[in-house]
Amino acid sequence: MARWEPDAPGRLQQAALELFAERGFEQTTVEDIAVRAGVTKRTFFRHFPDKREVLFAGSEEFRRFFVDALAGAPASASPLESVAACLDEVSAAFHGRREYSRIRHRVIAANAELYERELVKLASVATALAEVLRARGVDEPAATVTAETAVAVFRTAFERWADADDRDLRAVVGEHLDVLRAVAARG
Amino acid sequence: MARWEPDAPGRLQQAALELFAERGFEQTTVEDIAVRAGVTKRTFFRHFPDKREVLFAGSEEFRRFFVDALAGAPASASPLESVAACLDEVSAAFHGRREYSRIRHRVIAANAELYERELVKLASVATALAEVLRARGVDEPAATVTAETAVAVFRTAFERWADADDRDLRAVVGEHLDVLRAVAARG
DNA sequence: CATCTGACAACACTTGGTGTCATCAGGCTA
DNA sequence: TAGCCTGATGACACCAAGTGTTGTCAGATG
Repeated sequence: MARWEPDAPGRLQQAALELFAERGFEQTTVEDIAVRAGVTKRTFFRHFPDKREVLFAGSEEFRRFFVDALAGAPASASPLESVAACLDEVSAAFHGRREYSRIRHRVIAANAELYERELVKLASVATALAEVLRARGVDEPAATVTAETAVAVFRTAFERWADADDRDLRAVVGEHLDVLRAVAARG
Repeated sequence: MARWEPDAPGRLQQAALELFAERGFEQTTVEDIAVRAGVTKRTFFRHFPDKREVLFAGSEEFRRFFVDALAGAPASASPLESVAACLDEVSAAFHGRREYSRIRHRVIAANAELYERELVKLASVATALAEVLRARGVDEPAATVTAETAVAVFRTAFERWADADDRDLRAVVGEHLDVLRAVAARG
């Protein structure tokens, strides 16, 4: 017989998302999360470096997903075409996760500290994408500008989608990319 | 005779920037900052809501500066032209502050928590700019996409300028805007 | 069977952040 | 002059986030 219930990190993530959604981030102590998951506060910090990070455990894979999608774009594509393909592939992956994404985004949007962390995670995605673009032969500052713009478009589209827009995320991202092209063409 | 030395907030900001630059953000306690400024820890938190905010006291005026600059752009300008004019005006204001800007940026870039706060402040600038664009008749999602892109360009240029580029900030921002136009035109 | 390992509890500690009350210089009013 | 009010501060107690350290034991390893 196992000495402890398996998957403590998973139980902590589940408990944290529930509690944050129920009473809010600040009204939830790490002790509360730990108790609901059946462990101690100390064990929480063995699995997550801080209270916020429990909501961002998948961000490493998330970044890698972006990177792989961009790296897989056709070599003949222009910088914007390649990041557009990347965003399209990433967006498609959110197809079945609509409800979870919205709950999570609502929790994050409701708390400034969580929103800070979200922005940092997306900034690290942009940094990684810029690196891929450079490896694909794009010079600076075009690589960084393109990557940052792409992430800004994705974030803008994602927030609209999570907040109100009932279309598929792919459609919203595609529309926002078209808007970017139109805005740039007129200025 | 005054009971206390005047301008406690200013002394705290000065002390904090010095200490963060000397030993780093995490190696500096609020107590350290307060002692150097000649007050108590409690007084620090009377002037700043948290330890990080002592480096972001001017961000309200910063945002207003952006907003006023955008609001003052010619009504005939396209969205991108108007934010370009806004960024140019803001960039010009950094002319004499090069050394201070670089020290402050180095401190912020060296610590993840401070960088988080910086991103949130810039995100609030983007939100404010989008509102101005909507007031100028730009529809969604073009207003948000344009504002977020503008801030992304500014941040990218600012970081390059603070890190290495010896030109004037205006020149770097202008170059990055041109790069954005070129990238968008090819994709 | 003996040992090692990894995940956890228990506990003490530092630091960020808050609530509360006392203090007192300078301004205001009588 | 005397008395009162105000605002910025110190002093102190407190909670919660996060860390270092030690002990424990189920299961794997030999």
